[in-house]
Amino acid sequence: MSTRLNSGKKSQPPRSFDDRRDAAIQELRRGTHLADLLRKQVELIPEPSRRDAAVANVGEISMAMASSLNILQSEMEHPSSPEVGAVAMAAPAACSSDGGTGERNGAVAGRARRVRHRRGRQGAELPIIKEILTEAPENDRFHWRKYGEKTILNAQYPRLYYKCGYSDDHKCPAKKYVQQQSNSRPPLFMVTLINEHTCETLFRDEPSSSSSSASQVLDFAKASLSPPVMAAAPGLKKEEEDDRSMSLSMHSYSYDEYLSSSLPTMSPDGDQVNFSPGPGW
DNA sequence: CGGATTTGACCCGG
DNA sequence: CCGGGTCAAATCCG
Repeated sequence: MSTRLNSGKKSQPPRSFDDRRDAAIQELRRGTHLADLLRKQVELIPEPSRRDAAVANVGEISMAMASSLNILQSEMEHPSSPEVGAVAMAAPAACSSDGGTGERNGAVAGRARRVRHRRGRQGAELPIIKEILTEAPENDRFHWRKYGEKTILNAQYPRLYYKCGYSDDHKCPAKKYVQQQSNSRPPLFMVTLINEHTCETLFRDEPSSSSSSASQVLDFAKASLSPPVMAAAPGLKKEEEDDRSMSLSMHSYSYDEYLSSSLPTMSPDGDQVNFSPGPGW
């Protein structure tokens, strides 16, 4: 397969660090995509043993690319923030109630202007707690409520915004952003936790020997999201579709960290994965 | 019927 | 002006 960028525009290599990093990210994205295509091809191999081995290798490649992407991207977001453990105390000032109007459903039109400024701005401390790459973004024992979703420039999957389910009751400022990184077989998600939970909802099951109390099993079921938004790579064409004759024949991945309970459901003919934090608790 | 999700508008910093 | 983050009415789904 020809792997050319044939982007006939600029021929000179990028110079600044940022340009180079962006270029590297683009290449990694391309590689991720290609790896996925390769995976699909490889899965057509008839002999089970050969196929499985090949699929495993492709999976490794995808993982490596996702990790590299993660590193580069997180470095880009905070180039020089050594520590993220600092819990910046940001007074959640302003919970003003604004007269939102809002309309929906296409029929109605003409939304009244919302009241101006809300969002306070107290500079300094950035309250990012941590970023992790995981396959199971929903399994963290907290009750999250989704409040938004945005397509991110140059990202093929939208970013999902969640806040603590008790943020209203207890003023808990915890939030988290979840973004799928790749459509590799075990899809990887970049989870960014922001602010510490101040609510008393953390039920960590202590590492006692026998697990008597099963962890709260979250339920997932549902799949309805917009298809991945291919917005990036100039050299990439919207090439879609994956085959619909594979997958769902595997289900056991060994991920030790991040308590595991169940994997996000995968839609049969899309690489978009959806998950939902369990209700109640 | 009520809580969670959806989704486009709004806000704001760069 | 653009892009990322948030709001909230409408909708969904138990």
